This record gives sequence, C-alpha cells and structure tokens, in this order.
Amino acid sequence: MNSLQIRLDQKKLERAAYVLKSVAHPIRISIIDLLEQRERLTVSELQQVLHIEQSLLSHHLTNMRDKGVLDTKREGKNVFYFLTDATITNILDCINGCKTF
Amino acid sequence: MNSLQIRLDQKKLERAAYVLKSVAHPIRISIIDLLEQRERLTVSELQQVLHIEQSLLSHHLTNMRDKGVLDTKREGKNVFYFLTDATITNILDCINGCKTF
DNA sequence: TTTATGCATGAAGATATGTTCATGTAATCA
DNA sequence: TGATTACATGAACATATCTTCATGCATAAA
Repeated sequence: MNSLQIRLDQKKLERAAYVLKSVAHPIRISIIDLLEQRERLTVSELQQVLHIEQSLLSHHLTNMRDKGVLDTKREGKNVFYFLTDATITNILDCINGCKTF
Repeated sequence: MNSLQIRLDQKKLERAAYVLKSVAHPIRISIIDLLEQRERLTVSELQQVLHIEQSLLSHHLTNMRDKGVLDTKREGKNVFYFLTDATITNILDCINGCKTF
C-alpha cells in the first residue's frame, strides 16, 4: 500500500506555523518558561528577570498576544500577562527531551 | 520567596529558537509529519506529496538539514531524508493537543 | 491638577527569510 | 560517450522580523 499523505489540513498547518514562529525566539521562549513558573506576571516583573528594554519586551508580549499565546488583564497600573493555554509549555519539554535541540 | 529565573541558559535558548524556526513553516511541518509516517523519503517522494517545485523543496530540506533536524543518505541517484531524532515529532503532538494552535 | 509610574505604539533601519529562476553536479542508462 | 534522472546551489527580489528611539496613553500618587 502507498497512502502517504499530510495529516494536517492547510489551515491547521498555517496556524501551527504562525504560532510556532511566536515561540521560536530566545526572549519569547524565556517568557513561556517564566509563565510556567508563575501563572501570571506583570511587564515590570518580566523586565526585571529578562534585563531587556521595556519597549522591546512590550513588542514581544504584543506579538505573543496577537498570536494567541498570551492574554492580559489590567489591574491598576499593572498589566498581567498569562498563558492562554498552559499546555503550550509542553513545547519546552520537547526541547529538553529531543537531542536535536 | 522570590526566586523567579529563566531555567534555560543562553546557549540552550538560542539553539532552541534556531531549531524551532526550522519547524515553524507549513511546508516544513508537513515534511516532519510525512517522516513520522515513513522513516525515510526521497526528495521525489516528498515532492509528489507536497506538490511544490523541486528547487523550493530542496531549499527547505537543506535548511532543516543545516539546523540538525534532518539527515541524509544517498543511494544511487536518490537521496533519502530522515529525522535526526524522531522525538521531534512530539512537537506535532503539542500542536494537536494545545488549543492555542 | 501636576507628576510619576507602568505599559503601548509607530516609524525607521538592519537583518533574516521565502520563493523563483537559472544553472550546476552526481549517478545511471542507452 | 551522450542523454536522462535526481537533486543541489546561487543570485536576486519581495516580504517579514527584530530592535531602537521617540512618543503617547492610562492609572495612581502627591
């Protein structure tokens, strides 16, 4: 038999690539790692750990939010960021379990 | 206590981002999906399923090989491509199990 | 109501990535 | 040896991404 075929449809493929691009950056992987430890973090808290410019961090966070990886909640002056679906941290396990990485 | 910190070192972060970029493309996700089903495939076999230009496919394969995702073995006129570490297909499971994707 | 704090946004430039086209090379076949 | 098959490579262009800088906006504090 010879029924080789792609098992993901075009929409799913494009969505997956779109979201994976959002993860494929050192700063953004770090953010996911931190949000696996803390549930939710403000921009300032992230900035203190990451040691990058506020504006750069904000761009990255907006990116991840736009792509559905993160969501936000404002409380007073602070904006908390959190993972939309914590299951995405499984990707970090893949990274740690696969010798290719 | 307040010991929030990034658990991956800089080298690991950059390597992970570098490899993830190689996965974050519809065509390249498809290739991983196909190599999960078949162990090894020639460029021609991939081309028949993917319906893309030979040159474009070759560029993508070279990319994935350079980044350590794939490796190759020539047999006569054919070149077989295969996953360096099949564990990388876990990423596809992440994609299918996480609502963000 | 001015000032400070926390965060977002937009423009701009540098670099990276994706695709096509033309061409090159290695192995096999006639 | 010459043609064909299978694949790789490089240039060139369009588009996307990353980062910085300057500035804007919302909330709270003084």
